Amino acid sequence: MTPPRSSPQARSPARLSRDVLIDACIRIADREGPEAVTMRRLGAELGVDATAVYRHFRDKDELVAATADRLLTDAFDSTTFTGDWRRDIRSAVLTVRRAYVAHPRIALMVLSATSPMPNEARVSEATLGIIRRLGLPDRDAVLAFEVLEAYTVAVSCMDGMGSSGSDAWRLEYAALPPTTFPNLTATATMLYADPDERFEFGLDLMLDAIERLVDRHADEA
Amino acid sequence: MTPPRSSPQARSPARLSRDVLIDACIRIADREGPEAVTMRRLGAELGVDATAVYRHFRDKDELVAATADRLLTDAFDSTTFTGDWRRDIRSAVLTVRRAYVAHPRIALMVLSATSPMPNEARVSEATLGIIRRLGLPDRDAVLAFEVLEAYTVAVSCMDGMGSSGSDAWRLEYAALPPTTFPNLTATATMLYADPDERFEFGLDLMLDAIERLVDRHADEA
DNA sequence: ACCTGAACACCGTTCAAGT
DNA sequence: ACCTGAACACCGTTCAAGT
Repeated sequence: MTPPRSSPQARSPARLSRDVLIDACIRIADREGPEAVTMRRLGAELGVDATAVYRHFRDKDELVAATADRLLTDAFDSTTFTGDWRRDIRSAVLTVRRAYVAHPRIALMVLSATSPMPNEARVSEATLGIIRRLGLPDRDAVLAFEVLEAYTVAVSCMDGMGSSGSDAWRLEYAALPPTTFPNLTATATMLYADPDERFEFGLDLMLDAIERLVDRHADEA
Repeated sequence: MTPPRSSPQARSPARLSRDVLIDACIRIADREGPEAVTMRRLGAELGVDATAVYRHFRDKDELVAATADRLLTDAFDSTTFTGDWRRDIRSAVLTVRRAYVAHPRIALMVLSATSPMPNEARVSEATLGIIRRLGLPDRDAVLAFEVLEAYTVAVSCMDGMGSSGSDAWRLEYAALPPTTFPNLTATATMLYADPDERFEFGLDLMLDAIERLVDRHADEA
């Protein structure tokens, strides 16, 4: 209620800033879900009018994009590289995945962002570098990088959003008529068991195939 | 304005139905983008009050889910199977991809649907069947099926939604400082060139790896 | 049985006005 | 320089009332 006593002039030296708003976004999304992140809700959280946000961000899209980029920094700063390409790609990809699964709705908005966010470039630079050092032709290296990026971002967003492939789905598939759906009913008990296991299975499929590509390329030279 | 002259009693024998509403959804989304699909817009399109939709669908989610399922029917009914597992999976996957890329926002809503839609089960049954017939242990077959499904749905939605990886991105990556971003700047001209090529590259990586899995399993037996 | 229309409780965003 | 507050043009959804 009362201003901090060190500051004589006004009641709040700098109530709002981009970082304060981004923090509030993450806090609200964590507590009440991403659809609760509303200009009015954001204002209430910070004891400020909803429209004050527009002093710091052009619109809501810019705010959400900045929030998503912050998630990426936090994730990426906590990864360390060993020099083993396969281990390094795995840990980079899995760290990004964790951030996206935890905040899928926020992550989703990066996809529709008109330009890449600063930390996105850092992560891409690191991953692309690891793959290029394998010695593949640049065209294959770029495609491999792009596909790993797309797989990670897209599937993790989906996993985070979703009821897709939960217990409810398994039950519904189990209840289908076995004569017209023999394969789904036969395997219903093991379907959609663990999104993380599925993700890593697919990741390893692609890494296996990339490794073979590298070997074949080395043999030709 | 005037009723069809064959019908004496009222001015419209059956103005609304689930199918009529689904058709209108697709029509509006195609013409004006998926964010234009609004209850009020839908009512205007059909010369009916916005709230009349609630006579046929519980809420907007149910309407959109039904619309997404219709896209899947149209796509799946146009695929034919040859018996060559790799060709058949490729064509099933690419057909689904085309439907999702064309209507990403609608497709996105299926992901948050609480239960699988009827046609989704048909497509899954067919794809899972093809993979199971390869003779892998069921656990691997199920994971391979799930990963192909997730990759197709998620990446195609993302590609359809977006500016992600367009010309603008390539330009921004090219403009980065080369000393801190040597790999991105070196390959900027070939980055994010063609989403379809990237998708097929990743698909073939996974199919290659699955083929190897099958070979190794056959050798052990 | 099916549709209407007013109403409710929300959105993001603008712009003149305050301090 | 930064924030306020009224206002605008929208949403999805409910429910009593019409036919």
